[in-house]
Amino acid sequence: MHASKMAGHLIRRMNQISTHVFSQRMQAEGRDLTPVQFAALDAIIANPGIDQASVAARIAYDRATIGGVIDRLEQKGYVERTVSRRDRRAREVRATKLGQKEFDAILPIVEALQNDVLAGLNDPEKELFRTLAQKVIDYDAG
Amino acid sequence: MHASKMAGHLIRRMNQISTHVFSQRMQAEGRDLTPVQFAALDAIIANPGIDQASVAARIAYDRATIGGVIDRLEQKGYVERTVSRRDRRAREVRATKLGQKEFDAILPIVEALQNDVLAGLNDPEKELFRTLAQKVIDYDAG
DNA sequence: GGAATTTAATAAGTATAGATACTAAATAGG
DNA sequence: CCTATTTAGTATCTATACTTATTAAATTCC
Repeated sequence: MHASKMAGHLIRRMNQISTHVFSQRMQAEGRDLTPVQFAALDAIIANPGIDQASVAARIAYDRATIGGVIDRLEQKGYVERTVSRRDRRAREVRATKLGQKEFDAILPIVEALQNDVLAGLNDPEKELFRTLAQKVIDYDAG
Repeated sequence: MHASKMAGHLIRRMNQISTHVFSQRMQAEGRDLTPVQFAALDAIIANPGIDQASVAARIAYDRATIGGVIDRLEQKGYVERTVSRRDRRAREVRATKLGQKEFDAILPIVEALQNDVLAGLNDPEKELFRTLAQKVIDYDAG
Protein backbone atom coordinates (compact mmCIF):
# COMPACT_ATOMS: atom_id res chain seq x y z
CA MET A 1 0.00 0.00 0.00
CA HIS A 2 1.26 3.45 -0.83
CA ALA A 3 1.61 5.94 2.00
CA SER A 4 -0.76 8.46 0.41
CA LYS A 5 -3.63 5.94 0.52
CA MET A 6 -3.20 5.09 4.18
CA ALA A 7 -5.84 6.12 6.69
CA GLY A 8 -3.40 8.26 8.66
CA HIS A 9 -2.47 10.29 5.61
CA LEU A 10 -6.08 10.75 4.51
CA ILE A 11 -7.04 11.94 7.99
CA ARG A 12 -4.11 14.36 8.17
CA ARG A 13 -5.07 15.85 4.80
CA MET A 14 -8.70 16.26 5.85
CA ASN A 15 -7.58 17.98 9.04
CA GLN A 16 -5.51 20.33 6.92
CA ILE A 17 -8.50 21.11 4.69
CA SER A 18 -10.73 21.56 7.70
CA THR A 19 -8.46 24.02 9.53
CA HIS A 20 -7.80 25.86 6.28
CA VAL A 21 -11.51 26.33 5.55
CA PHE A 22 -11.99 27.47 9.15
CA SER A 23 -9.30 30.13 9.14
CA GLN A 24 -10.16 31.36 5.64
CA ARG A 25 -13.79 31.88 6.63
CA MET A 26 -12.89 33.53 9.93
CA GLN A 27 -10.58 35.92 8.15
CA ALA A 28 -13.21 36.67 5.50
CA GLU A 29 -15.67 37.53 8.29
CA GLY A 30 -13.10 39.68 10.08
CA ARG A 31 -12.97 37.34 13.08
CA ASP A 32 -9.93 36.14 14.94
CA LEU A 33 -10.51 32.68 16.45
CA THR A 34 -8.73 29.40 15.67
CA PRO A 35 -10.63 26.08 15.58
CA VAL A 36 -9.20 25.11 18.96
CA GLN A 37 -10.01 28.46 20.52
CA PHE A 38 -13.57 28.11 19.24
CA ALA A 39 -13.89 24.60 20.69
CA ALA A 40 -12.56 25.78 24.05
CA LEU A 41 -14.86 28.81 24.13
CA ASP A 42 -17.80 26.56 23.25
CA ALA A 43 -16.99 24.25 26.19
CA ILE A 44 -16.54 27.21 28.55
CA ILE A 45 -19.85 28.81 27.56
CA ALA A 46 -21.67 25.48 27.91
CA ASN A 47 -20.14 25.04 31.40
CA PRO A 48 -19.59 28.39 33.10
CA GLY A 49 -16.96 28.21 35.84
CA ILE A 50 -15.45 25.00 34.43
CA ASP A 51 -11.81 24.43 35.38
CA GLN A 52 -9.08 24.12 32.77
CA ALA A 53 -8.51 20.41 33.21
CA SER A 54 -12.20 19.77 32.53
CA VAL A 55 -12.08 21.93 29.41
CA ALA A 56 -9.12 19.83 28.27
CA ALA A 57 -10.99 16.58 29.00
CA ARG A 58 -14.11 17.77 27.16
CA ILE A 59 -12.37 18.62 23.92
CA ALA A 60 -9.66 15.96 24.28
CA TYR A 61 -6.56 18.07 24.80
CA ASP A 62 -3.75 17.81 27.28
CA ARG A 63 -3.60 20.37 30.08
CA ALA A 64 -0.43 22.02 28.78
CA THR A 65 -1.96 22.86 25.39
CA ILE A 66 -5.25 24.09 26.87
CA GLY A 67 -3.37 26.43 29.19
CA GLY A 68 -1.93 28.27 26.19
CA VAL A 69 -5.27 28.28 24.37
CA ILE A 70 -7.04 29.86 27.36
CA ASP A 71 -4.15 32.33 27.76
CA ARG A 72 -4.90 33.58 24.27
CA LEU A 73 -8.67 33.67 24.85
CA GLU A 74 -7.98 35.73 27.98
CA GLN A 75 -5.66 38.09 26.09
CA LYS A 76 -8.46 38.70 23.59
CA GLY A 77 -10.77 39.50 26.47
CA TYR A 78 -13.12 36.59 25.73
CA VAL A 79 -12.71 34.72 29.04
CA GLU A 80 -11.77 35.39 32.66
CA ARG A 81 -9.99 33.13 35.14
CA THR A 82 -10.58 33.13 38.88
CA VAL A 83 -8.97 30.92 41.51
CA SER A 84 -11.53 28.41 42.75
CA ARG A 85 -12.48 28.68 46.41
CA ARG A 86 -13.16 24.95 46.68
CA ASP A 87 -9.77 24.03 45.20
CA ARG A 88 -7.10 26.68 45.25
CA ARG A 89 -5.12 24.85 42.57
CA ALA A 90 -7.96 25.16 40.07
CA ARG A 91 -8.89 28.16 37.93
CA GLU A 92 -12.55 28.67 37.13
CA VAL A 93 -13.00 29.92 33.60
CA ARG A 94 -15.95 32.00 32.41
CA ALA A 95 -16.75 33.80 29.18
CA THR A 96 -16.89 37.59 29.36
CA LYS A 97 -19.74 39.55 27.78
CA LEU A 98 -17.44 40.23 24.86
CA GLY A 99 -16.60 36.53 24.61
CA GLN A 100 -20.29 35.57 24.62
CA LYS A 101 -21.07 38.20 21.99
CA GLU A 102 -18.20 37.02 19.80
CA PHE A 103 -19.26 33.40 20.19
CA ASP A 104 -22.87 34.19 19.24
CA ALA A 105 -21.63 35.92 16.12
CA ILE A 106 -19.22 33.16 15.19
CA LEU A 107 -21.35 30.06 15.90
CA PRO A 108 -23.52 30.33 12.76
CA ILE A 109 -20.42 30.95 10.65
CA VAL A 110 -18.75 27.84 12.05
CA GLU A 111 -21.90 25.77 11.56
CA ALA A 112 -22.12 26.93 7.96
CA LEU A 113 -18.53 26.17 7.10
CA GLN A 114 -18.83 22.54 8.23
CA ASN A 115 -20.55 21.86 4.94
CA ASP A 116 -17.62 23.27 3.02
CA VAL A 117 -15.19 21.02 4.82
CA LEU A 118 -16.96 18.01 3.32
CA ALA A 119 -17.79 19.80 0.07
CA GLY A 120 -16.71 16.78 -1.96
CA LEU A 121 -19.55 14.70 -0.53
CA ASN A 122 -23.30 14.82 -1.14
CA ASP A 123 -25.69 15.00 1.80
CA PRO A 124 -26.11 11.26 2.49
CA GLU A 125 -22.36 10.79 2.16
CA LYS A 126 -21.75 13.64 4.62
CA GLU A 127 -24.07 11.98 7.10
CA LEU A 128 -22.36 8.65 6.55
CA PHE A 129 -18.96 10.19 7.03
CA ARG A 130 -19.96 11.73 10.34
CA THR A 131 -21.40 8.41 11.51
CA LEU A 132 -18.21 6.54 10.66
CA ALA A 133 -16.01 9.22 12.22
CA GLN A 134 -18.07 9.13 15.39
CA LYS A 135 -17.63 5.36 15.55
CA VAL A 136 -13.86 5.68 15.22
CA ILE A 137 -13.77 8.25 18.03
CA ASP A 138 -16.20 6.46 20.34
CA TYR A 139 -14.25 3.23 19.99
CA ASP A 140 -11.05 5.04 20.95
CA ALA A 141 -12.73 6.70 23.94
CA GLY A 142 -13.42 3.17 25.18
CA MET B 1 -25.59 21.74 16.26
CA HIS B 2 -23.15 21.16 19.07
CA ALA B 3 -19.48 21.80 18.36
CA SER B 4 -18.44 18.25 19.24
CA LYS B 5 -20.61 16.84 16.44
CA MET B 6 -19.21 19.10 13.74
CA ALA B 7 -17.10 17.66 10.95
CA GLY B 8 -14.09 19.79 11.90
CA HIS B 9 -14.11 18.48 15.44
CA LEU B 10 -14.55 14.86 14.36
CA ILE B 11 -11.65 15.18 11.94
CA ARG B 12 -9.42 16.79 14.54
CA ARG B 13 -10.13 13.99 16.99
CA MET B 14 -9.41 11.32 14.37
CA ASN B 15 -6.13 13.01 13.55
CA GLN B 16 -5.27 12.95 17.23
CA ILE B 17 -6.06 9.23 17.44
CA SER B 18 -4.11 8.55 14.26
CA THR B 19 -0.93 10.32 15.37
CA HIS B 20 -1.22 8.78 18.82
CA VAL B 21 -1.46 5.24 17.42
CA PHE B 22 1.49 6.00 15.16
CA SER B 23 3.83 7.26 17.85
CA GLN B 24 2.82 4.58 20.35
CA ARG B 25 3.59 1.85 17.83
CA MET B 26 6.87 3.43 16.76
CA GLN B 27 7.97 3.67 20.37
CA ALA B 28 6.93 0.07 21.05
CA GLU B 29 9.07 -1.02 18.10
CA GLY B 30 12.00 1.08 19.24
CA ARG B 31 11.79 3.38 16.19
CA ASP B 32 12.02 7.12 16.10
CA LEU B 33 10.01 8.55 13.20
CA THR B 34 6.96 10.84 13.31
CA PRO B 35 4.07 10.47 10.83
CA VAL B 36 5.27 13.48 8.87
CA GLN B 37 8.87 12.30 8.80
CA PHE B 38 7.66 8.94 7.52
CA ALA B 39 5.58 10.59 4.79
CA ALA B 40 8.53 12.74 3.73
CA LEU B 41 10.94 9.80 3.71
CA ASP B 42 8.42 7.82 1.64
CA ALA B 43 8.25 10.61 -0.94
CA ILE B 44 12.03 10.95 -1.03
CA ILE B 45 12.60 7.23 -1.51
CA ALA B 46 9.97 7.09 -4.26
CA ASN B 47 11.65 10.06 -6.00
CA PRO B 48 15.40 10.06 -5.40
CA GLY B 49 16.95 13.49 -5.89
CA ILE B 50 13.62 15.27 -5.47
CA ASP B 51 13.87 18.89 -4.30
CA GLN B 52 12.29 20.08 -1.05
CA ALA B 53 9.52 22.07 -2.70
CA SER B 54 8.42 18.97 -4.60
CA VAL B 55 8.43 16.89 -1.42
CA ALA B 56 6.21 19.57 0.12
CA ALA B 57 3.85 19.51 -2.88
CA ARG B 58 3.63 15.72 -2.87
CA ILE B 59 2.59 15.38 0.74
CA ALA B 60 0.72 18.70 0.86
CA TYR B 61 2.90 20.74 3.17
CA ASP B 62 4.27 24.22 2.94
CA ARG B 63 7.97 24.61 2.23
CA ALA B 64 8.77 26.09 5.63
CA THR B 65 7.46 23.05 7.49
CA ILE B 66 9.13 20.56 5.16
CA GLY B 67 12.47 22.31 5.65
CA GLY B 68 12.38 21.50 9.37
CA VAL B 69 11.17 17.95 8.75
CA ILE B 70 14.05 17.27 6.38
CA ASP B 71 16.46 18.91 8.82
CA ARG B 72 15.49 16.28 11.38
CA LEU B 73 15.68 13.43 8.85
CA GLU B 74 19.17 14.66 8.00
CA GLN B 75 20.17 14.85 11.67
CA LYS B 76 19.11 11.23 12.09
CA GLY B 77 21.28 10.32 9.11
CA TYR B 78 18.33 9.12 7.01
CA VAL B 79 18.70 11.60 4.13
CA GLU B 80 21.35 13.74 2.45
CA ARG B 81 20.99 17.12 0.76
CA THR B 82 23.05 18.32 -2.15
CA VAL B 83 22.80 21.59 -4.05
CA SER B 84 21.29 20.94 -7.48
CA ARG B 85 23.54 21.65 -10.44
CA ARG B 86 20.59 22.52 -12.64
CA ASP B 87 19.18 25.02 -10.13
CA ARG B 88 21.54 26.30 -7.48
CA ARG B 89 18.60 27.42 -5.30
CA ALA B 90 17.29 23.87 -5.00
CA ARG B 91 18.51 21.09 -2.73
CA GLU B 92 18.29 17.54 -4.04
CA VAL B 93 17.31 15.14 -1.29
CA ARG B 94 18.20 11.44 -1.24
CA ALA B 95 17.79 8.69 1.33
CA THR B 96 21.02 7.27 2.78
CA LYS B 97 21.56 3.52 3.10
CA LEU B 98 20.60 3.86 6.76
CA GLY B 99 17.46 5.77 5.77
CA GLN B 100 16.47 3.12 3.24
CA LYS B 101 17.09 0.37 5.78
CA GLU B 102 15.06 2.16 8.42
CA PHE B 103 12.23 2.78 5.94
CA ASP B 104 12.15 -0.88 4.90
CA ALA B 105 11.88 -1.88 8.55
CA ILE B 106 9.21 0.68 9.34
CA LEU B 107 6.94 0.37 6.28
CA PRO B 108 5.27 -2.91 7.34
CA ILE B 109 4.75 -1.50 10.85
CA VAL B 110 3.08 1.60 9.45
CA GLU B 111 0.92 -0.46 7.10
CA ALA B 112 -0.18 -2.66 9.99
CA LEU B 113 -1.10 0.20 12.30
CA GLN B 114 -3.46 1.75 9.73
CA ASN B 115 -6.00 -0.86 10.76
CA ASP B 116 -5.75 0.18 14.40
CA VAL B 117 -6.44 3.80 13.52
CA LEU B 118 -9.88 2.76 12.23
CA ALA B 119 -10.28 0.01 14.83
CA GLY B 120 -13.86 1.11 15.53
CA LEU B 121 -14.94 0.14 11.99
CA ASN B 122 -15.40 -3.25 10.36
CA ASP B 123 -13.74 -3.99 7.03
CA PRO B 124 -16.45 -2.68 4.67
CA GLU B 125 -16.78 0.44 6.83
CA LYS B 126 -13.02 0.99 6.72
CA GLU B 127 -13.13 0.76 2.93
CA LEU B 128 -16.09 3.13 2.81
CA PHE B 129 -14.33 5.59 5.09
CA ARG B 130 -11.25 5.65 2.89
CA THR B 131 -13.41 6.18 -0.21
CA LEU B 132 -15.24 9.11 1.36
CA ALA B 133 -12.02 10.63 2.71
CA GLN B 134 -10.42 10.37 -0.71
CA LYS B 135 -13.41 12.16 -2.24
CA VAL B 136 -13.11 15.00 0.28
CA ILE B 137 -9.41 15.37 -0.50
CA ASP B 138 -9.71 15.04 -4.26
CA TYR B 139 -12.46 17.67 -4.34
CA ASP B 140 -10.24 20.06 -2.41
CA ALA B 141 -7.29 19.39 -4.71
CA GLY B 142 -9.52 20.70 -7.51
C1' DG C 1 19.79 41.44 -22.76
C1' DG C 2 18.29 43.83 -18.83
C1' DA C 3 14.32 44.72 -15.76
C1' DA C 4 10.34 42.52 -13.58
C1' DT C 5 8.53 38.53 -11.90
C1' DT C 6 8.70 34.08 -10.08
C1' DT C 7 10.64 30.48 -7.42
C1' DA C 8 13.71 27.54 -3.74
C1' DA C 9 15.01 27.69 0.57
C1' DT C 10 15.49 29.83 5.01
C1' DA C 11 14.21 32.85 8.92
C1' DA C 12 11.06 34.67 12.18
C1' DG C 13 6.72 34.65 14.45
C1' DT C 14 2.30 32.53 16.16
C1' DA C 15 -0.51 28.52 17.39
C1' DT C 16 -1.32 23.95 18.16
C1' DA C 17 0.01 19.20 20.21
C1' DG C 18 1.96 16.26 23.42
C1' DA C 19 5.71 14.52 26.77
C1' DT C 20 7.97 15.41 31.01
C1' DA C 21 9.03 17.71 35.14
C1' DC C 22 7.86 20.83 38.80
C1' DT C 23 5.08 23.36 42.41
C1' DA C 24 1.31 23.68 45.24
C1' DA C 25 -2.72 21.87 47.00
C1' DA C 26 -6.06 18.25 47.91
C1' DT C 27 -7.11 13.50 49.13
C1' DA C 28 -6.34 8.64 50.62
C1' DG C 29 -4.65 5.19 53.74
C1' DG C 30 -2.88 3.54 57.66
C1' DC D 1 -2.91 12.94 61.94
C1' DC D 2 0.62 12.29 59.03
C1' DT D 3 2.66 10.36 55.07
C1' DA D 4 1.92 8.90 50.23
C1' DT D 5 -0.40 9.63 46.29
C1' DT D 6 -2.95 12.19 43.19
C1' DT D 7 -4.28 16.28 40.88
C1' DA D 8 -4.33 21.43 38.73
C1' DG D 9 -1.73 24.33 36.57
C1' DT D 10 2.64 25.99 34.69
C1' DA D 11 7.16 25.58 32.46
C1' DT D 12 10.15 23.45 29.18
C1' DC D 13 11.17 20.94 25.13
C1' DT D 14 10.34 18.95 20.61
C1' DA D 15 7.64 18.70 16.40
C1' DT D 16 4.34 20.06 13.45
C1' DA D 17 1.75 23.77 10.58
C1' DC D 18 1.14 28.02 8.41
C1' DT D 19 2.15 33.17 7.33
C1' DT D 20 5.11 36.66 5.95
C1' DA D 21 9.56 38.38 4.75
C1' DT D 22 14.18 37.80 2.91
C1' DT D 23 17.90 36.16 -0.08
C1' DA D 24 19.52 34.22 -4.08
C1' DA D 25 18.84 32.29 -8.35
C1' DA D 26 16.13 31.32 -12.45
C1' DT D 27 12.73 32.70 -15.86
C1' DT D 28 9.84 35.85 -18.48
C1' DC D 29 9.14 39.26 -21.59
C1' DC D 30 9.47 43.43 -23.77
